[in-house]
Amino acid sequence: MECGASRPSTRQPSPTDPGVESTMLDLKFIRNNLDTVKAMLEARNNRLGLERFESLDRRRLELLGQVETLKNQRNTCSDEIARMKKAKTDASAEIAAMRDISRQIKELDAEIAEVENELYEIVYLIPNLPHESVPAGGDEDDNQFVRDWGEKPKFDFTPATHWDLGEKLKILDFERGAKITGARFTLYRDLGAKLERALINFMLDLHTEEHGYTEILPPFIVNRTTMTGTGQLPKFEDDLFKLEGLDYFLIPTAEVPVTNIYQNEILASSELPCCFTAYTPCFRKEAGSYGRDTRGLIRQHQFNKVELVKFANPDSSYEELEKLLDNAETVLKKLGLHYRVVNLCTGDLGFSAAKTYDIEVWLPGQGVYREISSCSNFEDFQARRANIRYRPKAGGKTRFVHTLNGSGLAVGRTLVAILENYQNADGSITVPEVLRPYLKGREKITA
RNA sequence: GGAGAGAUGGCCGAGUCGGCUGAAGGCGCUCGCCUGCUAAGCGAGUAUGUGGGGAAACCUGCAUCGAGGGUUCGAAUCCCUCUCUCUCCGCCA
Repeated sequence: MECGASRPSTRQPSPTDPGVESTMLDLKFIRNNLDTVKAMLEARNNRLGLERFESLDRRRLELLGQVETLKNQRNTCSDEIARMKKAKTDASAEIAAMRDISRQIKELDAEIAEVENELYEIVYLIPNLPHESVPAGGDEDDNQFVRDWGEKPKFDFTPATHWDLGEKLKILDFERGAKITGARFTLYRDLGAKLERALINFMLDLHTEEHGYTEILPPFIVNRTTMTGTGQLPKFEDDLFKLEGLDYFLIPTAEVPVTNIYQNEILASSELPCCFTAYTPCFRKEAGSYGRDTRGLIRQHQFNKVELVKFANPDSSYEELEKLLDNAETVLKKLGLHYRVVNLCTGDLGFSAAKTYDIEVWLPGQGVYREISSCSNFEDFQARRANIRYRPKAGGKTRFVHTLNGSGLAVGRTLVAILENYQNADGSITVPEVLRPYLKGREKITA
């Protein structure tokens, strides 16, 4: 399924610039819907106040009006001077008057730049507006159950955790991972490494061959503009690994480089929806999660993920979200893993998302459902920041695309689910059938 | 790392000694005409953002020729810095 877009222009935004100045975030919308935005912030438990926004916004419009009048004078007068010069008339009086106008313009422009900088600092911290189908709620307890699939497996013994299984089978080595780097880093060994690799290939093959996605292998390090485009920056810099001495970051998810593929581009409407899948490692500081999920593979600073990303027509983006969710669920179905789907409530919704479904897989060793995929529609939130547009019809006005993405799936957590769900009484693991071709036909992992 | 060349609208590509160039020309696209269909041909239209007027068609202010700064009454055009792309040399998986 070709998702070839118009050739990217050679023009590149500088990594040091905010990158979005050209396309303003929707000041007008915020201005005209202040109450809605305020209510939304409250529903999201976001304490950002908008008083400063209001005064800055007013000030900006005021200054803009002044400076545009002056610039209009400058332009007309400049033409006049040109004409006079051509006619060999003396223009020194006009030139002298222009000198003063130019000085005023310069001062006003500087003040506007100051106001805009502060204004955008605020605007970039405003999260997306939740879709109407998102349930109201304070935290994850208010998430809405959507459906489940399969059943919890029955064991005639007490199922072990994946960290016990993995260590006994010598396929996961937590101690040496910690020795090499530190906490939350794990060494995979032998069939552990092979199983992880098999899962990556299985998922990529499924999405490219059966679901119509185009495979991408993106850079794992991105610049600030890219991180800002998808919404990780400026608010969540503390969660990211930043490269020393450079304004580059390790990606926390493939969503970041893949969504930014079309940063500052205009797509043809015939190219939509445009679907990409990418395997990447993901790097997260997990700041603020001290003491949580310290055992096992669940919460790592580095983990593997196969991501699904879509660029969609705004009119059909919610249908695309359902399809994307179904594509992610298919991975679990084929692996025979019981899961449930929840619709995140307003309080649990991520910063950039308008709507998110989480898929939670059953982990019998721990007796809990754990998030293994998160599928979101960002509507035009990221598209505005990254300036990704499309042309509805040739010649028509450009519009922002809708961007979507979801894990398809988190690979480490999938491996966890396989260990815990496919364990046998003797501590061995039965390999799910769909993975056997990827493991040279092997049916069992034994010590 | 060293040397050089370049960056203009959806794409390609002109912009002379700074002044009706927001930008020639071509391609593509849209609409209309023509043809039995297709192709070709003819005519018209076709950058983006933001503000104002209008029911709308449309009219109109400002900004934008990689980014930022400077010179100037006036900058796509001159100067500086940065980013990216390309070529050559070196190094390297």
